[in-house]
Amino acid sequence: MNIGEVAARSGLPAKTIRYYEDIGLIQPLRSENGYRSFRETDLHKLAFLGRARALGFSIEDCRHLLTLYEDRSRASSDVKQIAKEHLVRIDEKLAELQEMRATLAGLVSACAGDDRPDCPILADLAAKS
Amino acid sequence: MNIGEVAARSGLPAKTIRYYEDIGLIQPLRSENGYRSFRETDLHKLAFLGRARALGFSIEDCRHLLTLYEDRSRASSDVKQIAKEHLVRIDEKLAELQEMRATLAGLVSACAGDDRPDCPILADLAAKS
DNA sequence: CTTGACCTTCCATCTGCTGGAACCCTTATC
DNA sequence: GATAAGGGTTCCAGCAGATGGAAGGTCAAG
Repeated sequence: MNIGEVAARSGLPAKTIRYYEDIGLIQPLRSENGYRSFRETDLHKLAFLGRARALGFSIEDCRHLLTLYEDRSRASSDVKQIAKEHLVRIDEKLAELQEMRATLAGLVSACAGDDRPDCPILADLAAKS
Repeated sequence: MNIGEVAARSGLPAKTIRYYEDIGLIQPLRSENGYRSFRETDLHKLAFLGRARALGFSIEDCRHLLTLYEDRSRASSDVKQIAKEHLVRIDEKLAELQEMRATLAGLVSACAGDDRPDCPILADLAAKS
């Protein structure tokens, strides 16, 4: 399989796939002509990576998860640990965003949004007590 | 005022303040010895930037907001427009994170997390139908 | 006069790609 | 046999938004 087909089947851009090879997440073979030659297992790994990334796992988490994925004797607790830590990070990020949202929504609704210069949004940014 | 004092009073790291000068957000004066010499207005701007960044505004948004802040004849609608667009981006990010969270929480709770290899998390990543 | 706390610049690094240039390979068509 | 389209390759630069560190200048205290 050439990179174009793998890109289509995995849903990842070819650029991203080359990048994943660069950083050692996958090791496709090479054809005589120098083209990358992907096996089904490479495709599976890429699909795995795509889904893990869509869940927000970092590249390093993905590397670790892939290792565990390939290790038939791994303990599920190892995987669960990574996932739980990631969940904590997501929750922190959510809390942060929710607070931003609340503050910003308050300011937006307090602002007349007309052609006068008075603006509670700027006032707040300028001098939060 | 030297950078150390400004850093302490604005809550921004000195590195960040230098960076903000680099990208043209502030223009502190210079003392004879080459040290940056900050006026009160520079400090105000930095505090403004710190709060805008804490609300998640991009640097370019901040640049724009600072311009409006300094323009005594701006229309509040201009400010409100930027804030509303940012609110939309926050909401999109929130929705994305909430979906990640839901999926991940489901997988985590489905995983025994013991020393056996069976793991619904890896199974899901490997072969989402 | 030296020590230590400041300050300076510049360059590298981080995350996770993405864009583009310049070039090679393959196949089909004229 | 030339050529053009549509693959593929490498390498280098750049995005946001800082942050870390090296190498060195400045200043006040002891």
